[in-house]
Amino acid sequence: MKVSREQVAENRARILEAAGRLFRERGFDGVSVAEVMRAAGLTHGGFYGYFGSKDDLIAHTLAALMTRAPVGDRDLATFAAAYLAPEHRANVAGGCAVASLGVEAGRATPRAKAEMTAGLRRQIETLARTAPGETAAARRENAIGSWSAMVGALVLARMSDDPALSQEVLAATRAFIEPAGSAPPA
Amino acid sequence: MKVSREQVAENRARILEAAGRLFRERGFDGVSVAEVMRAAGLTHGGFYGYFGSKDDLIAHTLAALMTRAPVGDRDLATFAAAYLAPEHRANVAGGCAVASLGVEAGRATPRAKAEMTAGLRRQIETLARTAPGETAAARRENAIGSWSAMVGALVLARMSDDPALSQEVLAATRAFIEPAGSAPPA
DNA sequence: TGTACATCAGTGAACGCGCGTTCACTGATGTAC
DNA sequence: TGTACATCAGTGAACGCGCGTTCACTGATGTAC
Repeated sequence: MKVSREQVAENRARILEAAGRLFRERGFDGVSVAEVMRAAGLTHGGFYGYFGSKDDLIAHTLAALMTRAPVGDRDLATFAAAYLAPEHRANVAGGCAVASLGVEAGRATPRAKAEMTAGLRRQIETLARTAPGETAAARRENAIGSWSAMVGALVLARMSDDPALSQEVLAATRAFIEPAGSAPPA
Repeated sequence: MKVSREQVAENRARILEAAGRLFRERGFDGVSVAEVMRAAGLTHGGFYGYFGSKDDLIAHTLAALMTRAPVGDRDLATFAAAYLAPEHRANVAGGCAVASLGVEAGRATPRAKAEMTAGLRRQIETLARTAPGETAAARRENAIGSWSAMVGALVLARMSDDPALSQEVLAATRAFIEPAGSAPPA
């Protein structure tokens, strides 16, 4: 049964949206093509009309996830507070793709790595705009260091089975980021 | 063909060693039981004489990887310099288990998460001993923030397909960690 | 110390299963007149 | 605008494959005498 052009566009968007959530939650290897299609309301056979392979879907999903403006116009401290909040830790399926898929993407196809690299570059540039620092170089350095700490803290917090320790990692990292480079009130 | 008791002990150690390297390199899902056994110089059928299941092997491997003293007696800055060195970035199979398996372990069995949590606790305590800070609480906070930044930076650096950007992430994160909490020369 | 035999670590074929992928078919869509 | 038909998105059975796991068998080890 053929389907309208609008329906095709909507189905493609639904497949990418389902893949984005499922992959972040369980990893590329933990989700089958059939599961993604089921979550999108379709059957697995139709998949190859949309994407050439599972690897192709992975690359397109990462591109979509990494393009969504991650920071917006908030400043670095505000962004860090939201990033290191318990709500983000709990929201794996809707949260940061770097923290949930970065390691696996590093082992995946060159296309997957390229999408992550492009996203990393954009993220650094965005954070550098509002990072503390006298010079552009200092702001960029603070942006990179802060971003590393945020990603690492989220990985550690999600890895821990002790809620208190998990919470401490988020809070301590948030405090660790804040004073760095912020000039003391003169 | 039966084998001597010493040979059994050595084989078990070889299995764990091979699993530690292969898992860090390709993840739990990227390595089969048969591959681990082959790397240990055995055939796959003998595996279940040593471990109850693949999940059991994963838990024992993580316990072994996380127990090896990761910091030793060096101070935090020296440790961070070694952790954020290009050699460590390149040495996935022999490098930090948190950076290569932390995310996947977070999705794995409760036992796997428990091993990672215990390792995280030890790592924080060890780093806190040599972290800068006036009070024990400040030292612990710096230890956690620094450790988050190290793990995150290694994930980002390995994820990037651009060697220059990858190098910049390591260097900037190292610089980001150093001044934090270190009192300016009065 | 030497011998006879029970033990059991290791082998490799086999299992059931879920995976990514293919394909013949179906029937609604959208175009040509 | 209405009709006839070519297109093609979606379906579901089927494929080959590699996986984790099981098991009957083998033969060196280590124990009992």
